[in-house]
Amino acid sequence: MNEQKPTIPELFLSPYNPQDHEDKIYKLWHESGYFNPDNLPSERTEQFSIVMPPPNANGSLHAGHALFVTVQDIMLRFERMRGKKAVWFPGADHAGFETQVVYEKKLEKEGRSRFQMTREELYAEILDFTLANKSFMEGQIRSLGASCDWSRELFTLDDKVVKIVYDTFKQLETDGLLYRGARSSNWCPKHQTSFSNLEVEHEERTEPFYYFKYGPFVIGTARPETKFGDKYVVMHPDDKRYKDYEHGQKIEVEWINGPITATVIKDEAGDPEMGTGVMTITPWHSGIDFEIAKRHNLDYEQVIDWRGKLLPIAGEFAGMDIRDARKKIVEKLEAKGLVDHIDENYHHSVPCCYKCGREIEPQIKEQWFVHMKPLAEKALIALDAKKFSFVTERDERVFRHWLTNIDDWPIARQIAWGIPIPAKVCDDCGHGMVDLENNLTTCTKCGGGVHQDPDTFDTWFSSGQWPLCVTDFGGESDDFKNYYPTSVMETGKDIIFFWVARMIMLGLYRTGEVPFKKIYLHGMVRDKHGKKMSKSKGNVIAPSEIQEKYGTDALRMALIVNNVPSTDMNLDPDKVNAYKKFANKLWNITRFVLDNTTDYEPPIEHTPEDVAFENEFLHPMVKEIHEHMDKDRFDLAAEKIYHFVWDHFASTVIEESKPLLATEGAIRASRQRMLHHYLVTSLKLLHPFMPFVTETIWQELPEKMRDSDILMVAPWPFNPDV
RNA sequence: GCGCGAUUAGCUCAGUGGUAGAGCGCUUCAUUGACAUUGAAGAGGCCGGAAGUUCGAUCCUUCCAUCGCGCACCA
Repeated sequence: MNEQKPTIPELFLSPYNPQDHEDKIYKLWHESGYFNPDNLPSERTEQFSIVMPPPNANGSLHAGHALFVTVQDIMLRFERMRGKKAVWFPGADHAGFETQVVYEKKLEKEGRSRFQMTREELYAEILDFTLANKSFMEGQIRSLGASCDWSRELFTLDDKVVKIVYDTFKQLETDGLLYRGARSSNWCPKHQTSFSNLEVEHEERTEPFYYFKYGPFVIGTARPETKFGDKYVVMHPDDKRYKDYEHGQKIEVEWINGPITATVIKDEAGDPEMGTGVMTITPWHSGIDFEIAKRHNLDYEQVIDWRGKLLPIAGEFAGMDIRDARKKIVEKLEAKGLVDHIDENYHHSVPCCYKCGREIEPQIKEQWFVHMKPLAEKALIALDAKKFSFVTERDERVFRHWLTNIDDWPIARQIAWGIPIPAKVCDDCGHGMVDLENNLTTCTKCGGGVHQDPDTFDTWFSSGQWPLCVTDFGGESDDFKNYYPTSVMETGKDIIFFWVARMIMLGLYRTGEVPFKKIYLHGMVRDKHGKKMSKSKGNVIAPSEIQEKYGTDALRMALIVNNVPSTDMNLDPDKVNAYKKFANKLWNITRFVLDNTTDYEPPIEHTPEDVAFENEFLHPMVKEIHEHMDKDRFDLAAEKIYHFVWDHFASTVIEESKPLLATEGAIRASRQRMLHHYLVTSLKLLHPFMPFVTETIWQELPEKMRDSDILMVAPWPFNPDV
């Protein structure tokens, strides 16, 4: 018969298979209640809080999501193990314009269009779509191991959010920081909405530049299709070539559709170096022209409609799409002998919609703006006073530059999917009035009738107040008191202006405090050759597929090692595979340790040799790893741990232990204790990075080895204060 | 136009004022051994170019080249 000898858990006899354990382990964590800081031991007093950037609930998670979940989860798990009262606030974003675009594409595939629906119908459909995606997406976040507190989850359309956003809107009006005015706005003829400057991309193009005869002048333009209404000719007051012309002088000009009377305007915006130094202006379709027109109180008229078609002012060209019109107009001018010459190699940048690439058409539009200068100045003062800081100083410079040159922010979007703007607009004078109670019936300025503003907020206006919302600012819980300002804001550097800057300014505005103390920005995840992932290139790496093939821990390690803060990184499946092997290595280390310590009974004294060994190698390595963690260099910490486990623990400690374990007595027992110590230390150090495999192993360890039932809340193996 | 970053092994990228590192790939060998999701050994780099600071530079300074990115209402 077989001898009855203690044995190791059977699961270590086969390789580590992530699929068998991940769901169960997440459930264990979740049911432990420790995601919620209220359930952590009450002696924990120091707080650590992070607001999760709420993912857009309009699709599945991409590699960038996996990266931020990983980085933030590492921070949370590290701080939680260090003994802090750690909380991570999860959420989901309705993502106004982004989601509406996704939904419109879906409609298009079904042969439908948003323009055939009422706003209410569209809103209701997108809401269903978004909520379905939201729960799908939350499942994916869980699968990545996110140790966030789901009991505190918030959606950007929840009442709590809307209330805070509306209060801010009202307060901005009260403080004179909000205005409604006619200004040049970035209009996308396809999406039928205006944008802030941030949503406009500038595309470098080489196009013809046309010189037309305009009375006695030659004017240059890249956009002949806008020129129908041009009746002002502008030049610099000091341009000697035109000293014989006086400001206000009328001249007769034969133009596209016949003779017109033009007026000479002397304005410093006229650049003598540019072209002939003379230009005509189209205030309705050019921001700079609009400024000139305002300075001189000039007339202006819309030439291109909201869909990008020419209006009746264009005469025979009326109704023509501007993309077709340019060539035809030049042909006509040519026929009339009004083309002076054409420069075919004009290099310039053209504003385009960041989403569809269609040329942005500047249009004069009445809308809401937030006066940003005062808000930006306060943010800069807070930065100077070190109320918050960037992990990478390069981002701080970029941030400063943008805030210093900030424009007013158009916060309205002409789309259905979003938080409605609680305001009335006067039918007569166009005056805008914030109306939270929804009871204004007459204009507060002229007494005229009013109508509801049909627009919705720029999604960044509400998400700019997100830290206030998740911490329940003005609410009944203690979260705001306990967790605001939060410890760290971790997000992509691509939204430093869209989101980070706005959160700082609006958080500071509402509460007097910047919503986070530290800003850690990560770069973009690219494919293994450094190319941007895109559906059209077919190089998109879906986290869920990688997780299935290599395990979540392996994906997390691959996303972290060599990933320098604020720098783009490449994701190579081969690299993920390397960390899959690593998880298995750890698995087999455990098998070896358990196999060789079944008879080990602590407590036992280390031999002097083993004490010396740990002092020489183990302790300095742990310290070094800790210091990388403490400085937010998780990339370096992860790599160190990898080598600690593989090269030091496995290749050195275990190999050298083999002969010692073959002996009897104190030497063997001391080595057994050392193996336990190394294994426990490795699991703890590695847990923030590879939470699933480490917790799976932890749960199988004999009680005598563990100082906590759950590794997630086990004490971190290094304390700098001791 | 203004600003920023990069240039290190075949590929993708870390890193350091003092004989150069990782992953993958490659070569050779080993293997009833905790682990073939393995082990051992190895090949492979004037650390973009030029000048400077220094006892010493891949690292600091300046210039140049190439690539990439951000910001920007120039007709």
